[in-house]
Amino acid sequence: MANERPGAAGNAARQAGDLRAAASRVSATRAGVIPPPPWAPDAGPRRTRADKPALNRDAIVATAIRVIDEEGYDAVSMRRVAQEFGTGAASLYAYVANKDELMDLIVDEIMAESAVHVQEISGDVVAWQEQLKNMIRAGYQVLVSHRDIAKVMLGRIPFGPNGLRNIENMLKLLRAHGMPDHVAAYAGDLIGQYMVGSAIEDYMWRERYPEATEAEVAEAMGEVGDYLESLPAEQFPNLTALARVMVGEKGEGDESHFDRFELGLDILVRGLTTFLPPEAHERGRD
Amino acid sequence: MANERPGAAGNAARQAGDLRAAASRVSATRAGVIPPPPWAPDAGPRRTRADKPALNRDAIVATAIRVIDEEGYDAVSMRRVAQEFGTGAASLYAYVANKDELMDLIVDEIMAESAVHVQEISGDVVAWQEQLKNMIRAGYQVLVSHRDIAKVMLGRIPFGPNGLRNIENMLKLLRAHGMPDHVAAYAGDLIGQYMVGSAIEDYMWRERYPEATEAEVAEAMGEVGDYLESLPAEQFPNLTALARVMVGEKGEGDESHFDRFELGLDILVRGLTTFLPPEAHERGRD
DNA sequence: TTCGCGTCAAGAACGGTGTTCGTATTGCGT
DNA sequence: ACGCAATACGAACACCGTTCTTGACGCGAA
Repeated sequence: MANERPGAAGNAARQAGDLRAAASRVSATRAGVIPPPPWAPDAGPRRTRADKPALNRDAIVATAIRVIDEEGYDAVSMRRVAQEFGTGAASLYAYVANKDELMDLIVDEIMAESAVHVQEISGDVVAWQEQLKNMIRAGYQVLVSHRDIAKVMLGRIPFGPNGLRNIENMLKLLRAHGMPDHVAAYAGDLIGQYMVGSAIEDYMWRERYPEATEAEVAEAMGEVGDYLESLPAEQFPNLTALARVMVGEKGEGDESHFDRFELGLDILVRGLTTFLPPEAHERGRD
Repeated sequence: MANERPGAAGNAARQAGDLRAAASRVSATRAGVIPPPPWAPDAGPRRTRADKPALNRDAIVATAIRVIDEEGYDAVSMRRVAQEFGTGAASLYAYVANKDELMDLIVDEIMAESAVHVQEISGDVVAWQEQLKNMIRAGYQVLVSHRDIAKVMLGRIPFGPNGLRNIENMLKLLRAHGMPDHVAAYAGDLIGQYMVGSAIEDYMWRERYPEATEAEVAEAMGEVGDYLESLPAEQFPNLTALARVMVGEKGEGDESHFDRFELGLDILVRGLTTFLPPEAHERGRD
């Protein structure tokens, strides 16, 4: 009765952008060498005994992600996930301390999926910028490929094993051209905030019409633009003037919400670049 | 039985930063001239008949905000708000379509509270940057003064009357030095994302120890720093090297989480500045 | 082989949530 | 003073996360 569609996992994930293809699928949730964090003190009653139950941590996490892919974040409940196994919610609590821990596990699985192998870092600042952008793009693509899974990451620092690896890679790249320590340390947070925020905002437009084509999403944004344009111009001169631009209609192209992400990315990376020491800029000029 | 602590409203709000004092309290939720948006089509069954019930829209919104101030976002439920009036949840639905609309109203009330009167814009780019920063600081201060009220704003564009005024002011300031339209139009979103994200992150550290002094919050962050520092250095060379910096310990000062906000603000504003036309920079040099 | 024990599955229940329905009560115009 | 319409709201519905407690099961010891 349970598990009616067997091989549908990772379906939505496959239709992500090309950048995802470049993301190496680093050994999800395998990193026994990293010690567990000291907070959340007693580490919970998780039973590592794995005889051969159909239920286990990884399967539960994978199923939860599949539910998000198919029905969205709000549909994920302990009951809904358990139902996918043909059982009740109580059975999950043998493998997962509570829903919050399940969310942490989901985050780390997503971090595994969006891991990017950071190759040799070139000396050119422009190439460095592009490499940084590609890393952020990859994470963003993974998020939007899993519907509104970004909501899971809200207010959650990805300190799982895979998250730590991603942070390490990000720091390595950021520090490559002499970025000051305090800037590099905070930039990771800022970038994460931007990825999650953008993914959620993207989904917001998309959910207005639940099964919308790209054109219908654009129509929804256009409707908002109409409203903004209709506001009293003497009270809102700038808002009415920029109404069409605000909803992403740039005049020619129409896949606007992606451009929005790219623009924010550019603002962010340019801002970060201003913190590089002057030598870095000159070195790229040789 | 209900309403046990009578005059505790606006308590947390009063201990906000100095910037809040400069924020003018623009006539909350009064803007009949702005037409209602065309989406959310039927506009709901709100009864405008206001004979003299103790219950009304504004009172419900104010009470909901007070509950957030006192017990946090998670405590806000229709029942909890109604209980503050000594009645049941059903009574609220005469004035508010549903919880989502209540949240929209809360957002607009917050937008009223964080409205900044944008004075004459000076010609100096540096002054322009500072003015922009002050505007963002004001909004941020309002958010953190209301506990985790930022969670209400997640995935919610502030298109209420007060929100629109704030956006208009922000656009006016952004465009003052010739910022390209598409950058100005998107910058508002980006800035809002940053304010909300930062406020939530700030509260995340604060809630680890619910009634924490500033020093105890720093201790919690230090604990995380200890963990990051203890990771295997050969696997995480950058993460271990920057562990102490990542949790905000810069070496001298200790009110670090505020510096984190300021740093992100600087990155953002510097990035935006790079989009100004070259004349703007030269003009400031006279 | 049979008994007993320990482990895991899971039904039922507890206290919470947003929302709706239908009834009770109120205030006002006539 | 009466009747009516508009408001107030208790009760109920279908969910939620979590816990308690019972049931089923496999397996080693007697």
